[in-house]
Amino acid sequence: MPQAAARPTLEAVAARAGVSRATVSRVVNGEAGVREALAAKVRRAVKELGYVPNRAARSLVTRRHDAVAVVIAEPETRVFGDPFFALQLRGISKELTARDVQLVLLLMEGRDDHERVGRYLAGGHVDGALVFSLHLDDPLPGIIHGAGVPTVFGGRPGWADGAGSVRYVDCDNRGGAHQAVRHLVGLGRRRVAHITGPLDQTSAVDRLDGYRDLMPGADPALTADGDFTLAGGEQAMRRLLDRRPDVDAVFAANDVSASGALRVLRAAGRRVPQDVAVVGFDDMLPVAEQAEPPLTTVRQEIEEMGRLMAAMLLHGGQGHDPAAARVVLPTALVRRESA
Amino acid sequence: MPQAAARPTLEAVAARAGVSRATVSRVVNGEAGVREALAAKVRRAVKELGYVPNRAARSLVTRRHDAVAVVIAEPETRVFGDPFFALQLRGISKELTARDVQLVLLLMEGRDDHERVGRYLAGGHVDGALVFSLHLDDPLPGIIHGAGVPTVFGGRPGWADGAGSVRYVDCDNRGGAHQAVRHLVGLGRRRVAHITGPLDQTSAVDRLDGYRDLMPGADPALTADGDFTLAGGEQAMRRLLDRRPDVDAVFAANDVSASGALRVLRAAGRRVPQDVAVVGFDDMLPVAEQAEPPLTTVRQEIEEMGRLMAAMLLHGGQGHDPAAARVVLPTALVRRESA
DNA sequence: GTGAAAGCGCTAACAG
DNA sequence: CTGTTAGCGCTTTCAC
Repeated sequence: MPQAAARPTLEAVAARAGVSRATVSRVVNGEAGVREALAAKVRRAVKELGYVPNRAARSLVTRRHDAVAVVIAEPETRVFGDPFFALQLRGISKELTARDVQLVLLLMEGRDDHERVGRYLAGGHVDGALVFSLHLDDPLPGIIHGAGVPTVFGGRPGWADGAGSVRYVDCDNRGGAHQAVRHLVGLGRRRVAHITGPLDQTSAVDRLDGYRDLMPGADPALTADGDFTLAGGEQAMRRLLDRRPDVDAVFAANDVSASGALRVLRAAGRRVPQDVAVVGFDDMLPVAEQAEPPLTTVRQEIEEMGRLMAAMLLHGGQGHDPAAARVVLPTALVRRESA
Repeated sequence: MPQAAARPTLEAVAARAGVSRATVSRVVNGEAGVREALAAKVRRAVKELGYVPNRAARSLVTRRHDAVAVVIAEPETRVFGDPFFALQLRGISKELTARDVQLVLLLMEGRDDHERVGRYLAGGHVDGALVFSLHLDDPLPGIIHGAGVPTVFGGRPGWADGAGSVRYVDCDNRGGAHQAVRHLVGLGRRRVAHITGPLDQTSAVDRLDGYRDLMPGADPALTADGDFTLAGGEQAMRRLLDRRPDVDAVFAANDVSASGALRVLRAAGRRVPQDVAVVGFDDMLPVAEQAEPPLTTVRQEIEEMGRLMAAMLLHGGQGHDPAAARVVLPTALVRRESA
């Protein structure tokens, strides 16, 4: 691979400005306590020479990297199914950019990748890691913990139920489910079904719990397993229609599976919302707005969650066992036409 | 931000193995010419200490970073609309991972970001850049060129028509369009319409050109502008039906806009493919397979394109003006039910 | 073959 | 306030 061209060093700037390297360093790093006259000279020299600090040299001495890893488990259905991660990445990117921190993307596909990612994180190449909603049996958290890398999770990890020092950002999945079901019930619906997400993820479990909170005596046949995908939503809806043809409302665990449900309902000749009201979750615009009919859904601030994750990582505790911190963002019902 | 914990150095490994730092370095970097006995000792010490080389220190002397930037223009409609970039990222990630090179993700949103990204690339923090399909007036190529960073583009840049040293990976957009239109004509369709992509991108222009190649005398009213989005596809289809109610086939510039067309056709009571045959482009699985009916489309190997981009960057020429190289991958028609 | 020594470019005490 | 001085951990001649 090509080498970088020779570039001006601190030394060169110092020579040009007629000051010492230390002074240049101070100016470049915005430290106070340099006489304005000198600082101006330095800034001019920097500009004239097109000086850019060498990150490697800086890291070597500061032992920081101004880089964080974003770890995404690729098998994650959502990565290719809806823009969820793209949005979260945008939030993360904004925050990191604002602080001049690099985003190192680590995509995982299989078990071998866990080891590789673990090694990378343990290698001390980044200052921290942002890790997305793992499934319950994922070995990564253990590896990360062992590596001692400051980490913030996206979505509550399954093992974080008790106390502990886990940091994560999540939305109020359970409360959001309440909003959805309450809305449907408020519409006069009595046979409210639920299409779940993959139940090895806490977000799906929490939404299911929220549904059950408000429908305590509901027929179990009104709950059908989905997996956050369109196909999963379709299958679940078919099962639902099969088992309870009298269903008059559906709360789907995300917008994509709600879209699947809409399709099956349409094919079955049920009118939405007249015959069956449907509520989704996420407010994934390209999905919810383009659904037929447009989806009433529970909005979560995905981009904001990403931004918060990054902010928490950069701002938060130092060392191996940072103070625990959880942020749970509120959700909001967005009414469109499906319910 | 937290600092990395103290970690074993080359020096420590050398001491443990009873050799010099130079020898350890040679073993770690796989250089030949170290007696096997010593090498074994070193490897053991490395393992026992859990030694991982310090990239910053290495970069400082080698002037390489083992990192490449992936630049994605965020306003790019596709980023959130379909999994196009996610797929390409996966291909890139696979290749980079295999070579132990980091993926630094740079998301751009506005004009200010151009400057920031340009500065970053010019800063010599990465060994190269992978840049995605820019629009015609994008200032980034100029900035990149000025920065002298080895770069491979995803999708032919608009200004690369002539000769030059531009490197890019693309699919045969024009040939793919031929496949699509030829198929429709082969089905006996005579009033074949085209829904374009955004015409400030070469992929969209090339597909339009391909359409025109095979429909030289086509009524201009059979061509409607789209923008690769679902909404754009819907609007275009409505215009088409309005202007030419007798249309009997549609070639849409991508699967997402084809889905939009399908929706409008369905709403208009046209049967697909009996009344109107529809062909898309991309073979974006979650879109094409889930369309109603499933889309016949022109497949391009998106993930492979990503992999190739990375391979080309890592393998290719060195220095500011690497040998020009373009790779254009073939496309293939995938028949489903829409045509 | 292997080791000794010289930096890569920068920051961080410590003097002055 | 500013300059001097030591390294950070690694690769890379150059001797041995």
